[in-house]
Amino acid sequence: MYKVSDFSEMTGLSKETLRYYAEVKLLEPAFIDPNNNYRYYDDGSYFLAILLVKLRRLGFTIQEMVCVMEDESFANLDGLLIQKRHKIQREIDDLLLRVEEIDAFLESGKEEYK
Amino acid sequence: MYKVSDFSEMTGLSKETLRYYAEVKLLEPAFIDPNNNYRYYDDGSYFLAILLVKLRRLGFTIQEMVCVMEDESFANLDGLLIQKRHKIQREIDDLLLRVEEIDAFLESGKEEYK
DNA sequence: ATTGACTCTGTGGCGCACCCCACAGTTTAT
DNA sequence: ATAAACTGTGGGGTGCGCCACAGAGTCAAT
Repeated sequence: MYKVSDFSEMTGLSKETLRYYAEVKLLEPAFIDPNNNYRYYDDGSYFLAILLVKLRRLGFTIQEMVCVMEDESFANLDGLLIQKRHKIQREIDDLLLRVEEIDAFLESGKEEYK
Repeated sequence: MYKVSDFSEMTGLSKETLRYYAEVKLLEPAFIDPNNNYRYYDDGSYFLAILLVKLRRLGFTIQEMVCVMEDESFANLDGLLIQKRHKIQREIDDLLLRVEEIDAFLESGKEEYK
């Protein structure tokens, strides 16, 4: 059982972030001492925290990570990763379209001086 | 001279957005009646508003649009468009990297079951 | 027992790009 | 003249992903 500041150091997630993650039901402490409300994390929490850190690096939003965590067995982790991949692909397509629109705008600007 | 609701309809920018744009010095009314503080826009404002709407569609942030408006002659509009184009290109590259990382993660996941 | 380090809760704030609302004053149409 | 429609101002709220802080309680070490 680790207390917040230890766990914060182990995972690289700040104490505030851990509090926030608990609040949004993303990663709840393994145990909360009813006497003082101290929050304790365990090795299972550690495993989950590491996964969250990875997903965060991959650009997952909190909500998307919540979806991952809701599936406790992670049986569908691959599916969610692929879903995210599609989302990113769509974002890329949007951005490519914008580039085209900017190019069109630049072209139309040139026309004005003909 | 148009008052806000007319101008709002002409441009497609909501009254609140117009107020906001005035606040952030993006598009200030052509004239403000000192008696009642009513804000009036003119045809010059209209030209600018249309440009802003276009830039917004191209994904320009408020700050980027402010940069555009600061250059009153728009002599450097092309330059700013190209700059934005580069920014978007960088965003695309970031997203492509993420896709790769997700793929790598999916691959590493498969390894576990070998 | 005292000190210092830790922890809790609650709150407020950031930056973005607005939206929405109440209240009061103004203008416009009838 | 009166009512409807408009306008201004100030404030609050949204969603995201946290950070920061005050004040109070608690724990660990000496």
